[in-house]
Amino acid sequence: MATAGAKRRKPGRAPPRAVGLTREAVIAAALEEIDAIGLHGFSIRGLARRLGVNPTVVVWHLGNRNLVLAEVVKTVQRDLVPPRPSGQPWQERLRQVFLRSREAVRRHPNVAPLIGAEIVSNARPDLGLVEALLEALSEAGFAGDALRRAYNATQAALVGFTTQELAQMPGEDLPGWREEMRQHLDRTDPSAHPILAREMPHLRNRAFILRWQNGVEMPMDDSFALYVDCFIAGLAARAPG
Amino acid sequence: MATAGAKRRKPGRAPPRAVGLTREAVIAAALEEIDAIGLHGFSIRGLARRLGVNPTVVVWHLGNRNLVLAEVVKTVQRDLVPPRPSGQPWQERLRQVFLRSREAVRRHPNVAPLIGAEIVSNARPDLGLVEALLEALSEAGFAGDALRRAYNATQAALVGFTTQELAQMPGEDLPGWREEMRQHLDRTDPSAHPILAREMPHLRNRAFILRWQNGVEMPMDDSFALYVDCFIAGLAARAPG
DNA sequence: ACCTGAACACCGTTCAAGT
DNA sequence: ACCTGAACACCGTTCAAGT
Repeated sequence: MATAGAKRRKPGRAPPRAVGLTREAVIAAALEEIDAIGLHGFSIRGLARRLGVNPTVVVWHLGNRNLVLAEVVKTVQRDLVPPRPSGQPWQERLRQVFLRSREAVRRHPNVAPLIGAEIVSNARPDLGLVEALLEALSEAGFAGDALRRAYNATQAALVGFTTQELAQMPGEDLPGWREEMRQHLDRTDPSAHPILAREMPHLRNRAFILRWQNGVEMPMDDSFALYVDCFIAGLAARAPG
Repeated sequence: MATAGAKRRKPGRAPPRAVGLTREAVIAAALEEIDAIGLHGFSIRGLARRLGVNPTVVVWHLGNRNLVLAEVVKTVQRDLVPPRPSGQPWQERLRQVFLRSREAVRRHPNVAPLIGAEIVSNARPDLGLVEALLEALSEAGFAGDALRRAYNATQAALVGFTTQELAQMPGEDLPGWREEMRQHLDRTDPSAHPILAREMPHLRNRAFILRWQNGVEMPMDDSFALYVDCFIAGLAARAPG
């Protein structure tokens, strides 16, 4: 009972269409998918549906799921490469890197956990940012082991705030979770937590641990500015130069 | 063909044993499982195997996978509650909180990503740490919106370093990934990245982005110390008090 | 209250086969 | 080189049924 006009072949086997998919196109689609539905729901099969191909095609082009994510991270981080030195003092150059990094991640907030909490399977990290940090810190007078410490502290600070600001929301029953969180905060016991109870009007949904929206809906710009200022000022006070 | 001595019942249905499992026992086992195999491999079914029960039992006790993880995070964070004020200046008290937080997370490094990059579905966060931070920062002279900014900056700094230090390694082909990373670093182009190339002996596997082991195997104590000092000094310089 | 077991709708990945 | 499709060994969660 073959369909009229159909060539003879094993039943149910469609002819491969020349989709013309490239590695780059798969990566771009993966980033779109993650932007749209988040990291929790991301799957190779879902990505394949978006692309209109068989799931195995994604594996063929990228290898496996982790490697897809690694390429997505690389794409997001490409935006982050700092400008060449501009005659400004190192503190100001460093501050620019902090601001630009946050902006780059904010463009793809769902990727934030991969950048902040995973050594993603990326064997060829972009070293441009590393060099830029080392340059600024060298100018500040750090060298040798002190340069290593300063670099590590800076790198941690660079990623830390934004990772938390854009922390992933619970995947399910978001409205219920939010309502529970709101009620829990409103029931703060002033005898157990006097300062918190007093300051709650300033803090409700605008402070870590005390919020029910993340930085996508409630950005924390002014806190980030203080964070950057504190860190760079502390670094400057410890710089040999 | 029922086994001799077996009571008559539907074939293959074993009698429920009185396992006597409690919610707390399930949570404790979940933490053990994550300590042992990491977050990537953690599953309700695997946890059930460890407990010797049907997977549905875990769901019955905890609700779902996310709620299991939320309870695990709560357990780890319980270790983190700071000591009561001790007459020391606020800078020193804050420093103690930083050190204690890192130690608490280091005891369960595989949980780090949940703490640093997810607003875990926890409707009843422990507010003891929040109050301790607010107390120290109030003593420093911060109030109102300035207190909020200082609290957010501190909270971000508190979690940022350790989350990255303990970032999850790639789940598969670890040896291959490590070898590739080593080779990539050794091939650093001195004309493109002169400072990095020169400083590589100090940085290899001891600096973010340039390492193939995480903080479990290669702790970054001295960098963390600088990070904490910088942040608190910067904060002190901006404190109204 | 606490447990088993079957079932459902998903996964990632491998393998053989097509063009 | 690039694609389809079947198959395998997993998932989380729901539902009915036992004691």
